[in-house]
Amino acid sequence: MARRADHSREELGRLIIDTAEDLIATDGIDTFSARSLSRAIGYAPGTLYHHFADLDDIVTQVNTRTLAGLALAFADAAPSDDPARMLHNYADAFLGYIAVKRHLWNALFEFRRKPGQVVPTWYIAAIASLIRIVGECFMRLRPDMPEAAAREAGQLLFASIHSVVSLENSGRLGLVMNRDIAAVVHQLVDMHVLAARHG
Amino acid sequence: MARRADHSREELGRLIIDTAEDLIATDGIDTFSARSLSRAIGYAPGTLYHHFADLDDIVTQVNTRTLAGLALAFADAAPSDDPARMLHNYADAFLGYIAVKRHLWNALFEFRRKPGQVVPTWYIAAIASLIRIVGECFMRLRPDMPEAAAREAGQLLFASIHSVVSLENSGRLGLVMNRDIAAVVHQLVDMHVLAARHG
DNA sequence: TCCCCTTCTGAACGGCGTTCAGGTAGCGAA
DNA sequence: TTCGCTACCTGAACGCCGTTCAGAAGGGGA
Repeated sequence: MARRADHSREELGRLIIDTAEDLIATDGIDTFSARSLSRAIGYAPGTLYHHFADLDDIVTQVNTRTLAGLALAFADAAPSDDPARMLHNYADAFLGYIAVKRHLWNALFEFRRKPGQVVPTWYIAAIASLIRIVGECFMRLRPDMPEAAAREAGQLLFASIHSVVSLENSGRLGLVMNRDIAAVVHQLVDMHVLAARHG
Repeated sequence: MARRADHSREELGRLIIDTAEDLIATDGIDTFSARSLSRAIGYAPGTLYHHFADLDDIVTQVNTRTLAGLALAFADAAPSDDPARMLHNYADAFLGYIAVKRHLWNALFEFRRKPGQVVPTWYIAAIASLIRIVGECFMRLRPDMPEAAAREAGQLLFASIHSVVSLENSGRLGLVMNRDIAAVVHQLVDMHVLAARHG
């Protein structure tokens, strides 16, 4: 076979990412492969490489959507005038999002880039904008605090929560503790709020 | 070829683990494979499977040593009567250990077990004993605190630090913040101490 | 109608973890 | 010393993986 009329170039590109997202969301990143993806879209494996540089490229596109989705979840978080309360609301938004998109969230951080591969800058920017939202809560919490310190507090809380959730998602939190992940996350929020108030 | 006189059964078993540890420590877990290991010891790939169930088994043996080494590093940590100070000393011991054994430490948590594989109980026990040491600092910090709460505080600190260090080791802490890992770890210790004091 | 260019195929390459039939070296017995 | 026997080791093979690329063929413009 050769050129097909099934899909336009753009359609096929979108189909590839859509299907990749589906496969990862359903079965996780471990069983995801170029062959399984090409089988799912009904094209030969080689076709993928006419539309994307490599599998890494495809997973990165999927990850972009996952990040964008989390930004939406943050935007939809229950509003509150109390910055501490707001941090808990963001935590809930985060927990809710990864509960639904567990495998996609794992793909974001577990997928191994081949060494030397650089992370796209907009990728970092997307994460940074999430962290900025968290940092703003600390600024409201302690208006006297230098902006840089508030930003760092946001980063630290984000990193702490993300890390613990990663541990949980990969089934390894049980190696360290036997507790509900939501309780742990909210305890971390309380702790970081307390530290900001007394810092 | 067939049975060789090069090594006794025990020697060969030890040679396999020794060499595996060497390879992982030097090049990391990503390039580690049954074929690279068998090449390094000068035996055929199949030989590995006469001594260990599978690669997972071999990596688990290496991980055991890594955990035991960390326990030794903890035992060698600078002593202090001040439990908060002591937590910082443990943090330094931890940071020092993983600085030297970065790849081995990564192997501990990044190696993917095939699904359904259970973690050996002594493996969990080794981690638990490390956490107990941390928990004891919290008991000294707040003798009035229920023992369970102190234990949980130890778990939470351990999980937080471990997680952030994992992020750093996999080169992804930079996605979240641009700070020295040691500074972050000590800040986390301070924060958990503060929370324990005010909790 | 014809031809060219774009697109797609699928075999092939070198890797992976793992299995297992076959062969041989070492050892105990005669 | 010689002869099995057995424990051990080999290496080809299986079915995966990501990726490449020569070749085939459909779509669109002339």
